[in-house]
Amino acid sequence: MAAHKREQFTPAEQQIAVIAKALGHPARVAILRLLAQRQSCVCGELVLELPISQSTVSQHLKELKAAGLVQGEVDGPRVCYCLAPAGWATARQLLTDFLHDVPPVAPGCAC
Amino acid sequence: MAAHKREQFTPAEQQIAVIAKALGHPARVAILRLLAQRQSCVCGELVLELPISQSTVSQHLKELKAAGLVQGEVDGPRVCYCLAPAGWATARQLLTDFLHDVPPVAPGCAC
DNA sequence: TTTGTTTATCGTCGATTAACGATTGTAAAG
DNA sequence: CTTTACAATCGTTAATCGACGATAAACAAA
Repeated sequence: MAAHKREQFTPAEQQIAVIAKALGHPARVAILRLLAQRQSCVCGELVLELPISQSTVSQHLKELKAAGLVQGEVDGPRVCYCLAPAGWATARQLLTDFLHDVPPVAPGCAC
Repeated sequence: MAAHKREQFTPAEQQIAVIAKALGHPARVAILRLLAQRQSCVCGELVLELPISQSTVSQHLKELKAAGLVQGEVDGPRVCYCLAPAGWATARQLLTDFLHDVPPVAPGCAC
């Protein structure tokens, strides 16, 4: 028992949660920034820029790919990663909408 | 060993990761939306709106509070929660900046 | 075909998360 | 001073995460 209850929330809530979870580790935030800076990146280059091992980088890339934020193309023995245009656009939109739904609060709340 | 290496990333990356992690569960996304809709909310009301138990809601609120996104004020036997003005503003800014740093990509990437 | 380079996957381990019911704590009301 | 609400914490369980080294897989080059 005590299984997860994610299914019982709205699709939007779930999607945002999936995206946010993908951003929920500094390494993945860093990877996305690197990919944006360079437009694309071979996995090995990322490993050089990050303070974690090759296998761990690969894991994080896998998670980002699973969330649809990143895609990889095989290029000979290496793999070239870049932001997934559609997935990242969707993610941006969902986050933007959420920030719109939950606007800044005037100091001093109602309670 | 094999401890977490979060410390080895930049402060900005870590902060974004903390915020994103707090948003990384649909229940917490839902809670923030509810708080924004109603400006404030007693814990019990949230429990009624959400498909999870009281103790679980309390746990999620604790995490949101730990991330600085929410604050609770004791009001008699109940507790009134609302968005934490400063913390939520900071979070919004960090996310906005990040979205600015990682802009949408034109379809068809470099690789 | 063998070698070297690069990336993915496997297996493992400890830590953390998500969930619940049960219990405790706190404060108003009687 | 009890009782009654309400919320937080405790204790537990299963699942997931984060990390690593080791191994496998893919492919270019020799």
